[in-house]
Amino acid sequence: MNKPSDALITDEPVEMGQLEDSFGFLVRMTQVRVFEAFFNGVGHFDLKPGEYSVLWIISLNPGVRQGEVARRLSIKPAHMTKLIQRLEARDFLTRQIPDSDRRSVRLTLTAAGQTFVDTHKDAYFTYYEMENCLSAVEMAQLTKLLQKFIGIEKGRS
Amino acid sequence: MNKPSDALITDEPVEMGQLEDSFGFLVRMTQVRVFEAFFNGVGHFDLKPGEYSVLWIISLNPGVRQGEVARRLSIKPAHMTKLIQRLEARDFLTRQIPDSDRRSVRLTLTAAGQTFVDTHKDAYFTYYEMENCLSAVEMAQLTKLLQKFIGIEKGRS
DNA sequence: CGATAATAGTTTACATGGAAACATTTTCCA
DNA sequence: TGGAAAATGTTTCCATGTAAACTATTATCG
Repeated sequence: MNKPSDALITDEPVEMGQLEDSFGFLVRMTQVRVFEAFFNGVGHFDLKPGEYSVLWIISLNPGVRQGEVARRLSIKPAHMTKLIQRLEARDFLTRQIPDSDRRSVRLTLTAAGQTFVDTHKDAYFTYYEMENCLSAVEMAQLTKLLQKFIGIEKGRS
Repeated sequence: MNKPSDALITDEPVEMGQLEDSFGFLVRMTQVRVFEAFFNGVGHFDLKPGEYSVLWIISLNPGVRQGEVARRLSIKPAHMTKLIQRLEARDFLTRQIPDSDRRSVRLTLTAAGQTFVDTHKDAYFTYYEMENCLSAVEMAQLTKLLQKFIGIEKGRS
């Protein structure tokens, strides 16, 4: 039915120059690949990785402040508001305004939310274990370097 | 004027669990950091990295087809159209429809476009050389691993 | 040849995400 | 105290980017 070789082989090679050494470019391309892998894997679930990660954080930190979640995930407050509204509309979490500080919002998973987190844990944590050009050792190296780059220190060997 | 320590220190630590080992999460966080570094560096220029990379590719491949540029940069066709329209409106490039295939669009830089590429080359290629937690050797390792991940093979040792 | 399929790019209609301004509440001091 | 400043979310508006449908052109092959 399809002849991908014909479609993918480019008659006109494109010179990229030192763009191929640009860290910013490489990170963006990596992001694209990971995103594609997601849609080929758990994409049929209706929560995107960012939304799942919010549920994940709340699951580990019941009653956490909304702003704290946003800060740790580098999600902007304005975006976080909409995201939380969606998750609340799906009955995955509840918002509670504590008397101790009535500006803030504290988040807790509903039973349905916790069930979703538990049920799809493997899917959301392994979709990036796609076929790629790296060995398991190299992936571990890469993961460790990225952790260090963004300032996560993992003491383990 | 500012007391960043007060603002940044979090009274409520947030547990991330194995999210810190998730490759997808790490890539996204890295992307955010690189983006921040861009805005603290060349952000005052009015072309974003993606737009500059388009000019860069055209500079290295005069007369390249628009779709080829899009494919190599993983930019979707619909987005590419708007992007090219903006760059054309700024008089950075010209679109030409060849008689050999009047469906396609071939792109060439104007003198102003070439000047922009030349003038800001260092800025756009080094903004990610920001202060981070990695040594030069580690950055080189990371770069090489990312290249391999996305399928760029650089033969050099 | 000529109908059908494939290709290239554009348009439209929408989803995503962010900046700035805002409302509310709390903190900080003078 | 009480008024200014800061903190927390939300709202509004806008920029970015995508999918699907569409136009125009070229290729396919019966």
